[in-house]
Amino acid sequence: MSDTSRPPYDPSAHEAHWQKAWDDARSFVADEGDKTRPKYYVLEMFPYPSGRIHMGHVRNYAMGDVVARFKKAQGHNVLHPMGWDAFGMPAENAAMEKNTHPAKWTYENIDTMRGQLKKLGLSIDWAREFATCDPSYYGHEQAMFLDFVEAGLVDRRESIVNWDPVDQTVLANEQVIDGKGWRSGAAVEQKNLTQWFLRISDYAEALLGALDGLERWPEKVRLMQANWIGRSEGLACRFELTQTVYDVDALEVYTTRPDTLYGASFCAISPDHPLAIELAEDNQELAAFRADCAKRGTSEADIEAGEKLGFDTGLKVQHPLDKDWLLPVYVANFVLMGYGTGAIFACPAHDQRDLDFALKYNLPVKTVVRPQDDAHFTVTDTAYTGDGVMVNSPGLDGLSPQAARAQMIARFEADGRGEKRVNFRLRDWGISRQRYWGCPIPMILCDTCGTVPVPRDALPVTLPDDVSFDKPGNPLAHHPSWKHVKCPNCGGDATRETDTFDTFIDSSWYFARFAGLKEDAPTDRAAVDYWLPVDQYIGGIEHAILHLLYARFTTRAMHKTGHVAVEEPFAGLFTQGMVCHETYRHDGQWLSPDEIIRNGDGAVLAADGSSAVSVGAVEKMSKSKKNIVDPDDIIARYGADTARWFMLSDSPPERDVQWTQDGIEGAWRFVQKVWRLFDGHILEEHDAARFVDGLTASDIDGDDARALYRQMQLAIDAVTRELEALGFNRAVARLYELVNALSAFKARNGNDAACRAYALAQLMKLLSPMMPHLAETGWQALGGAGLVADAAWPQADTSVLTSDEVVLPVQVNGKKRGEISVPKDADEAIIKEMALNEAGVKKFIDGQELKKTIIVPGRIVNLVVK
RNA sequence: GCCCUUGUGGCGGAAUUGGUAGACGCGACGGAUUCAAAAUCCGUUUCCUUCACGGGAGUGGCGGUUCGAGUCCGCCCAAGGGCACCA
Repeated sequence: MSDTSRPPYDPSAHEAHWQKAWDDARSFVADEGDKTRPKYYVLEMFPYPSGRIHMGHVRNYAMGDVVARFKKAQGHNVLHPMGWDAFGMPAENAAMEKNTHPAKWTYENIDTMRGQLKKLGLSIDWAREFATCDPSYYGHEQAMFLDFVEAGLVDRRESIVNWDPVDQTVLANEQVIDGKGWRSGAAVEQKNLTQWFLRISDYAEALLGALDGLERWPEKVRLMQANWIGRSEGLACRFELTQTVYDVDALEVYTTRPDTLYGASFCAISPDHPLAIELAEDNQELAAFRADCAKRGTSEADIEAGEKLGFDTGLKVQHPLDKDWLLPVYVANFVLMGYGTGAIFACPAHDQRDLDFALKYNLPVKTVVRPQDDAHFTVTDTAYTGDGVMVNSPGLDGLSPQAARAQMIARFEADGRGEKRVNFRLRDWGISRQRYWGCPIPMILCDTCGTVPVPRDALPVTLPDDVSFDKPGNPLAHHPSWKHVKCPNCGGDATRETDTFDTFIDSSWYFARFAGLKEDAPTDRAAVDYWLPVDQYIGGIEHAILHLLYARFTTRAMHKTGHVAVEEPFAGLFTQGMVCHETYRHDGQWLSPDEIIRNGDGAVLAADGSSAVSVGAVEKMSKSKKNIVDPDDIIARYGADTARWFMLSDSPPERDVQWTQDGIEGAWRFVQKVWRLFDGHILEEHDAARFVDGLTASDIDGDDARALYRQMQLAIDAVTRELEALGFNRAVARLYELVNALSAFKARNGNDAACRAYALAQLMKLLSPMMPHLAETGWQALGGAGLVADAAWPQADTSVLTSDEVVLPVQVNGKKRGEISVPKDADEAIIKEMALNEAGVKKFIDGQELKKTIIVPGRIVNLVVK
């Protein structure tokens, strides 16, 4: 039926048209007043306005859009908003490098990216758009912060940061390269700064416990969060110093292994432990050691993987179980001040870090746990951390380590020398950033009154526009006038807090703001209680811990301060993989995909054809490696539907997908094939058979039509289930099969044509979430009324899903030797009889004794012979 | 260092969760159509063996459980991700 002389489908002629039609019909406007349908809130992690959208965005938003359109078709009242995570360092970097104002740079980027997103044809309610750098957003954030202060959720205290002495700025761990600042190259210092903290650790137990209830979250993310929170149970006890120094008479130690106390070899304190700091005042060598530790980076990876270094303080502590047993006290670089008490006792035999350290400094190694089945076990160069039996431990020998732990804790508690303690790895959330392009912290520092909140009626505290980035340090701090204010309390001279919020705060409540943009309050309670929690949240796995944990905490804080009803913001979470591409190198330079060509035999050459290019690994698309494909170029050439379809096909959504030219061409051919299907149909059918929506099995005549009808029902059933499970790639495969069947179908009579018309109409509905523009074009061409975007999702006719005959594979000793076709509800005796008589099977059982027959109804027959 | 994930044809991947391994797509090869090309359509395509019918092997490796293992268990190997101021 296809007429190849017809012109191909031209997306540019249709896509803008349908985008306007959806706008005009207000198809995607969410209405919290609509109580007739169940609500469904779909949210993709909002983008940082870095300049242009990239393929990762296309993939992320295509997935979310499929969910939104699918749920709408299924009769839900859908909220699908979009906004901008607009504060952050890249805007300040741009300001420094390109001499442009962060606000100007940011809002221009937003305009560009909004235009790009709109071209994708996403079903977004754009009326709810905002940027986190809008004062109308961050002003509410400031108000909520003051609520958090009143609710006791905020602290101000000192903490250590990476400090670049040249740029006068705090550095992220990733900005510290080999101990030097990434921009200035200056040696990074550890510096104590007074900072604001949100007391997330108060919620450690709650955040951990509630993970169990997040059933529609990936197991992996829940596990990562649980490890991050890091709950442990152990013993807190004192190791008395033999002499009092700087008014300190004992070390407070936390250990999860009190069972190994008899294997103690030494004690160690963190370089940042108060005692280490005091001792260093009078000890140049120790001061130098501390300075050296400070240079080695603060990240856990640096500390754990780096060399274990120590400094013997010369101090001694008494073993808590034996006053005569003295242990040396070291300052050690692998002891973290932020975890436990910043002081440990070390048992080298049963902790690898302690063992590395003991071997290096010639400290004793005493085995106190041995494996169950090795009575003569002794630790030499590998710590034994497994289960087993206690040895060399008076009163504990023969016990399991677990029982020994319990007994030791009980012993310490009984005579008041220690206590059981639950400890968390999770630290409080430091939210101060010494930067300009963030939300100002609404606090005033007064010499007389201390820290004083900005009065509510003076909110929002807005950023000054006239700032310069030519001096190192925070522009807010050296602005001539911005920070000078009168203290709201005493009226005296005071200064504003010049730090701004961590941008993770901005993204910790935006989903609540989308529910309703109330002018005079952070949230619209009626709207937010209707829409929250988010039913399906979609974003990158890179946010598995921080963003999601902060958002969970902030939601609890908002719950406590009356801004939301829920405690968990995201009922369903999906983490999608990255978009990758081959990399190309030539003469030591990276080449972009359009700077290379492939010749006939697959060799890769520079675009001028001159010389060979080496093809590197497939990696995440990134500017630095130039392995980028610009979504605008792809949309201009192939249209949004093709780009969306390719991003949804091939790879499972949670895994990385590789962008290839062949892949996008394949998607393009499929778009054309679908177009030819309905174009060919309408050329053939000018009468009533052109558009048929409702059809039942009893309306069908003829085997071909019956087969097509059944295939259609199977496709509806399968695609529905796959979309429900976010199995986009599998839904795509089923749609390929359906389209192949449809294009092979020949209509011989009116009944056939009606069946095809029906199948095509259903196909447009099934395609609509994934390639919405072509689906509208097809729907209209067939003669469907209204927009397919507003049409109801088809229901599969389950009466034809199963067939009366089933094909059963027959195995002999677990190997397939033949198949039999039997009635669906055939008797087992008949199945056995048929299986034994199947020609291929017979060969393998002849002359042998049948030991066992396994029949799994509808699945398989296995004959066991000997 | 610690924690986590993933290994299936030439490639991306599928497999109703213990029941026919390789759906679907890409690529390749052969054919049709065409003056020719593009586009389109039809067929073949895990490997080894056989003229063929057929047979054998096969889901990173080695073991195990089971009538039956890509799927469950143990050990090992490889690649990737996260580790608190990038968003």
